Amino acid sequence: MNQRFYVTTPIYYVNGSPHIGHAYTTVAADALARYRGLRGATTRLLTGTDEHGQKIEREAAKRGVPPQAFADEVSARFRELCPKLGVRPDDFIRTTEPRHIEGVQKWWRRCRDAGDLYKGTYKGLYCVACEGYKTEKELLPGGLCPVHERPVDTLEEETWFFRLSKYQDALLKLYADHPEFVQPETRRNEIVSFVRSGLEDLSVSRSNFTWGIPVPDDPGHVIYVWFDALFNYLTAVDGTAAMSFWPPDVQLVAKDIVRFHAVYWPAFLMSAGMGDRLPRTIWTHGYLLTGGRKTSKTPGVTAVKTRGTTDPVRIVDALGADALRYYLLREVAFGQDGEFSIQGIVSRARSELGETIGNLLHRALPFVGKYFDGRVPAVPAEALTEADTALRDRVTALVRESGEAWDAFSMHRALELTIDVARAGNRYFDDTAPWKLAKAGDVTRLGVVIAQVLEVVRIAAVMLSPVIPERSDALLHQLGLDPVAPAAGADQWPTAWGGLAAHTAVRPGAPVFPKLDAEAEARILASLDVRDEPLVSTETDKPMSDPTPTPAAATTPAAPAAPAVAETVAEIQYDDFAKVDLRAGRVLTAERIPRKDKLLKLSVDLGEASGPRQIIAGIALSFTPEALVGAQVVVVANLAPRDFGKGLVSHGMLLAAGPSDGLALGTFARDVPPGTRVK
RNA sequence: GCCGGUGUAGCUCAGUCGGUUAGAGCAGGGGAAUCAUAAUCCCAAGGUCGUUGGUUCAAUUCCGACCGCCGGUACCA
Repeated sequence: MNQRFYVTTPIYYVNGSPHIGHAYTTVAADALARYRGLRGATTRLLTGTDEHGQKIEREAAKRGVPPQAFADEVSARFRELCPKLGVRPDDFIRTTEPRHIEGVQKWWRRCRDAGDLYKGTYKGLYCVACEGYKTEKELLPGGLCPVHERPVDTLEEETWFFRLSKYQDALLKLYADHPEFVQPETRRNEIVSFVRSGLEDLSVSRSNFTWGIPVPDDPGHVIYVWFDALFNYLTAVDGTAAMSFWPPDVQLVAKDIVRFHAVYWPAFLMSAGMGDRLPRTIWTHGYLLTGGRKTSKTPGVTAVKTRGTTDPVRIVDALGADALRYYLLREVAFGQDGEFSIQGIVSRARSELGETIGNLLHRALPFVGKYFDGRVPAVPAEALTEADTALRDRVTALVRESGEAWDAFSMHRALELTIDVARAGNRYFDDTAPWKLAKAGDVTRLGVVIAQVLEVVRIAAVMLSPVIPERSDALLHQLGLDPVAPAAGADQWPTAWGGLAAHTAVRPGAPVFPKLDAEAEARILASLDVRDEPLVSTETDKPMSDPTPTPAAATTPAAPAAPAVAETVAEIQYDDFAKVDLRAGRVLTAERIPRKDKLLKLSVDLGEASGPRQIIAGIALSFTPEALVGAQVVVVANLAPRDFGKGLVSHGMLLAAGPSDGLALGTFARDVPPGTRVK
């Protein structure tokens, strides 16, 4: 096991609030650091904020504040999120700090001196309305900007280029020699195939805005974002004692920024003379998805279940950091996408932490008080029965496997095995039936059983400590033990049985994972925007749920989900429902409506002899017209026509769910002929 | 289009380097027990392992095709 462990999160772009995706990456990094610490490593966790770029410059201008002031404000929110989540970074770097600015310029010069930076002309297709470059593939047929549907200009700009093409072979060799460099494997495949397909040199400076690090010796240019941002991992430690941690053992990233980390970053480092000290692993995790369940195989659309807020601060305030941390790492396989829901947090905490682990402790403690004077009973080695040794063997094996899962970044698996430890304890408890031993007066045997169970709890608590540090210490406290205290060089992973010494005075107390009663749970869920929502019209602009994928810790957060509007819809009778004529339809044509950027004009086939209907739907923020043609939709067919002006009359309405910029269309699991009644 | 992945019980997934009864958790059902946060433990699901060809004594597990879904296909931070 490495004696030093350096883990990084991406630095977060300060153009929006922290959301659950940021929390996810940060928590994972913290848990990994704590795990390695428990195993005796000296650890270092780096996070921070990415603060340069045109977007920040503009956003600040919009608010009438200097970019630095704007960045200060948002950066502070990211910094505050850490303690809120129980995360303890060893350093928090900001790209606007002198140490970073000077560092980036130093590394820039290194690359320049290596001959890898040169001045050239960047040619691109520029949309004036977007104020940004487009790639050819993005463009609509006819070379139109996909956003504004207007022609783009070919623009040339003098910029510095990084000679990325030169590193193609070196990168391929890196991936071949060190398959662990990009993980999981599926990401490595993507990266390899991308690099294989050929690398072009990378434009790494800009001259059309100023909010960035000046290019050394060329004041007209600022260093472009990725060259600036990626080097944070190095500038944070370079020239300090912490440089002994270099290179990073693992750099966590979300899948949308793998390429920057797995291609550009090592190329930059190679160029800068750091090719022999590259990061060991770029680990990519997936997205947390929120929002409505996939409709069941039964045709028809019913209520959409909202999964609640995704604001980590609100969640922690309501449920505690440990419940959120546990859920994030337990629920989804690290590296894959997964569903995120508030109910999931509550349910995992209740059943696994409370009912399985917490309850195991609380069913054993009373015996200690009643029969052993509040002290852990002694267990003479010769008193062990087959059941006892079987328990020990089982738990010892689970501890080992769980450690292996941690080492492979499979935290979800590691936690599952941890719960299995407690399950084994519960089973042993039932099999040995200490309450019967007590009644029979077999105090000797009772002592053995209770001591074994308490030891199981102790082991589970230590195993959980990287993930739920606070609650883990609370468990240990009731066992009469001190909090987990990592020490360099000391492997404290509970591979050895017997850490709970005989005669230790236990400290029984309130449940460590108190159970919510139904009322409290309902109140908390409601406070976090969890509820069932009825059918929703696409003409309504009310945000209903948040079915948009939440980019987990991209350096650019998505706009925070608008809080769902609280509303209760009165119960109706079947007859009321039957008044609504829902029909399956198919979109034949779709087009934008000038000056109405939320509306699309659709013609929808409902199988009617009178031909397709015109429907005006407020879904343009979520769908391009092209994406809708051919789509199966659910239409409210007997809705009174509605006039949107200028002859735009809508004869019906589509069903969809979500905020106006992230709608999910109500549709069918398999094709249904147009006109089919939906009920 | 091209490249890659994926499709297993109601839900979320594991698994089979090809071989007697395909697994876990959750939800739902039955039972045991009563120490404990009405917690725990045990039992049951008769699931065409996406469809379809092929290889084989034998395929859900290998190969091909097809269908569905997801991702990648670079300068957006």
